[in-house]
Formats: sequence, structure tokens, C-alpha cells
Amino acid sequence: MSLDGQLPPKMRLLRAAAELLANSGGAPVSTRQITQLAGVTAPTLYHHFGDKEGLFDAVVAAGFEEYVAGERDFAPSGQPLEDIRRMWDNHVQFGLNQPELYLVMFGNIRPESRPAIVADAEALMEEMLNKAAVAGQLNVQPREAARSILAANVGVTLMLIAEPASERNLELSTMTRDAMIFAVSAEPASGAAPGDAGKSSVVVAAIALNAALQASHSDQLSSSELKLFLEWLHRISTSPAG
Amino acid sequence: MSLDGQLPPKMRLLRAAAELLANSGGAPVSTRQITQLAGVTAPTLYHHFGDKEGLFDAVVAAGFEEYVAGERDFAPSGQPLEDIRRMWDNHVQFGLNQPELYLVMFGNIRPESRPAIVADAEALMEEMLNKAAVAGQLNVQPREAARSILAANVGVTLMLIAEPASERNLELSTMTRDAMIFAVSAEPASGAAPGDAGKSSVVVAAIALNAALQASHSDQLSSSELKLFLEWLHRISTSPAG
DNA sequence: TAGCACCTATAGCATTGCTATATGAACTGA
DNA sequence: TCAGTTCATATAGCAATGCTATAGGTGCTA
Repeated sequence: MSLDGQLPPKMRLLRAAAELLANSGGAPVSTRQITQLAGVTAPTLYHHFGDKEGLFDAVVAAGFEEYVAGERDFAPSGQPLEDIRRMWDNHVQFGLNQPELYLVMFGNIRPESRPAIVADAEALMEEMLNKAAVAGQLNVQPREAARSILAANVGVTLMLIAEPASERNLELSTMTRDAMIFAVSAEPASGAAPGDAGKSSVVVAAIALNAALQASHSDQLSSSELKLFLEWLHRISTSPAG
Repeated sequence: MSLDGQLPPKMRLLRAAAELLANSGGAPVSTRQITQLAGVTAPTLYHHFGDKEGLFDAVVAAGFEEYVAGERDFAPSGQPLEDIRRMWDNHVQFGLNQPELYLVMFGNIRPESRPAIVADAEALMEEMLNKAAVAGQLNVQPREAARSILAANVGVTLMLIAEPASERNLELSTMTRDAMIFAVSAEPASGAAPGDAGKSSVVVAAIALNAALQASHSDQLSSSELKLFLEWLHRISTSPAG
């Protein structure tokens, strides 16, 4: 029951606090629980950390170091934007693995509490984006890009944490990630006009889809399915309703 | 000192809690503070709200209704994407005006606590994006787009709340906002290059048709036909690349 | 051994969220 | 008009919380 691997009490307190924080989902963790699990009495806690919040700050700091270490452990692939993607995914994964810790880190940010962590995280991402900027792949200043991407990254991670694990769809993450990266990257991607898809009616939309379908060879539907699909589409697009 | 405008105690409790929550930045607010400011004793609180968290939930719900009301008060401008921009800015402003309330709403989201608010906010944005989809301006399904945009919106707002008011730079917001909207919109790039950026016109048209069909109750197809039709449509509109 | 800094334990204080119980007010039906 | 019932508030107090004043071991160096 007690966390006594003969580590120094300071460490035992840190681990006990981290464990209780991680397991008791959202419920407040009392100092008595912590000290009991650590096999230590109250004054020891206050001697080492001064405060309950001091202890929690230490836990957060340790967790953040782990996070940073995870981000740094990747060898640069030579494709900076690809590294950013991995960084993003790593961030999300960290949040999903330790949701409680993550919520303390990024969910409870107040200007007087811990903007230092945010600044560090931003610096970490800016560092990577700098390589992309050097390679001429960036549309905006690396710092602005880093702040923007990190903000979206945090938002996505929080949303994913918010929904029950069974319904979590990581597509939200990849989609937002690629949207952000695309927006800051300097890739010259532009094409022809999208036809006349400006009207707002079922008919127009159906006609546009009909034309587009005939032009392209989509293999998402079998030929018999497609035949029926087109027939229905025709029925819709010749209806008077709007 | 006491909040007695002769309102019913329930209201006085709500207002007292909201005021204390808003002003005492991040510090825990005790029930005794609340009841004293409301000019009421403890059991009254528990009679009406059952719990401290029940009271706070009520405060959050009230705040959220205010937020929704603010979002709805805008007359649609006819340009759905422009409405989305206003919606985004409104969201950020709400968060900056009531940071503590916002942190409780979106900073402390746990799967068991309040995903309902997130769902409502998503629905609100999806509703607007549907108009864009009908007009053929959307690249992805409105629901996915709404989730993605809202996630980024929340992330940006949290980051802005995190930094001291004097250093707040709203450019982070506008930049991220436009990046997200650009990424989900079908305007600029389409058709010719369905490689990585910009979906084919088939997909855009299918999404538009899908949204239009759901909006209008076309009776050109029987319900079973429509079901299968929509399924195929979904298959088309989520295909990797046309 | 003595002194000293460091770390930990005993015991308890003030405050916290919450409640068992009782009192009052307002409305009902006769 | 008045007993009965329901709703709403108050009195007083409990267990748990964060924290601390004080004292008691440790291990060092001299």
C-alpha cells in the first residue's frame, strides 16, 4: 500500500501525489491521502514543498519535463513539417495518456499561475518551425506559427479528453493538425475555379455532383450502385423543391 | 455588502456565486463566502442546489446560455463563412470577458462532468456551417468542420486567457481563425489538383448535396431509398481523394 | 562527546463542505 | 377560521480539509 521503495521522502511524496492525481479522476486529492500513501506525515510535505500547490507544481513540472523529453526524443526526419506533425500527435497522445495531469497543465492556465509552461511549449515548437522557415516552407513568422499551432493542439487535446474514451475519434486531431500546418506552410497549392457551386439549393448541388461524378471515375461505389445512385440523383435534381 | 435586491434567495445565491467566482481569480470560493454575500445561510444553498458543484453547474449553465444568446443575436449576413468569423470572435471575447467562468466551462472538461456544453457549442457552430455547406463552400462535413473549428477556438481562447492582459495579442486569434476557415472552405483550391490540398469537386458537391438534403425535406425518394442514398453519398464524400 | 543543521513526528487549530433537526411562512380544504 | 401540508430558511454541529507550533530524533563535523 505504501510507496516505500526506500526512496527519499521527497520522491515518495512526488510519486504518491502524481499517482493519486492520475487515478482519482477529477476528484480533489487531499494531503492526508498523499502523505499516507507516501508513508510520511504532514509536516514532511510542507517542509519540502511549502504548500499543497507547491507539491502539485512540482508534479506538473516533472510531468512537463517528461513531455519535453518525449518531444525531443525524435530524430529530425529532414522534413520539418513532418516533424511538426509528429510533435502534434505526441502532444495529443501525452494528453490522452495522462488526462488529469494535462488538465492541470493546460486546462487551468491563469495569467498568474503557470504561463511558463506554455512559453516553454511554444519555444519547443518554434524551435522546430525554425527549421521549416529556414527551408523556405513557412508562410508566417515561426513564433506566430508556433503559438497558433500550439493553441489548436491544446484545444484539440482538451476536446478529446472531454469525450468518453470509447467515442474518441482521432480524426479530429489529424484534420485540425493538417489544417493548421497547411495554413502556415508556403506550399503553392491553387487550382481552377470550383465551377458554379454558389447557389443554395438541392437541385444545384445535385446537378454539380452529377456532373462531377460523371467526369471523374470514382470507385467508391460499384457500377450497379452507381447506376441506381445516379438515377436517384436525377430524380432529386429534377424535382421542383428547393 | 449583501446582494439583497429582494430577489429570491435562489437568484441571490446564483449571482453571489457568479460574482465571487468572477472576481477571486482562481482562488477557491467557499460556500460560506457565497451564502454570506447572498445574505442566506448554508442549508438554503443545499436546499436549492443540492451541492456546491450543483450551484457551480447552475452558474456555468447560466453563463453558457448568455454565451449562446450572444452567438444567436447576430443576423445572418448571407455570407456563412463571414458569420463563422464573427462567431469565433464572439467566442474569444466571451472568454476574455469572463475568464474564470470560461475556465470552468472549457478548461476543466472531463468526460464525466460536462461534455453537454461542448456538444451544444458544437451544434451551434455546425448549424452555421450547414449554411456554408449548402452553398457549396465547405470542404468537409459540417460536423467535422464544426468540431475542428471549435477545438481551435477553445485552444486560442485559453491561451489568450493564460497570458497577462497587457500582452494579449488578438492576432493569434485572427490568424488561427482564418487558417481554420480557409482549411475547411472549398473556395480557393479545387478540381484540377486533388492531390493533398483541396478536395475534388465531387467531394465538395457531395457534401453540399448532403447538407442541402438534410435541410430540406425532399420527398422525391422513399425513406429506405433515401437512407441508402445518403449512405452512398457519405461514402463518396469521405473518400480519400477523388 | 558536543554542537549543529537537517529532516520527521505528535498534536492541534481554523476553515472547509455538508447535514440532522427545528422553525417559520404560505397555501390548501373544510 | 383553522388544522394539515408543503415549501423555504435558520440553529447548531460533524467529519474532513489544509496547515502549523513545537518537539524529537537523525546524521554529520570537530
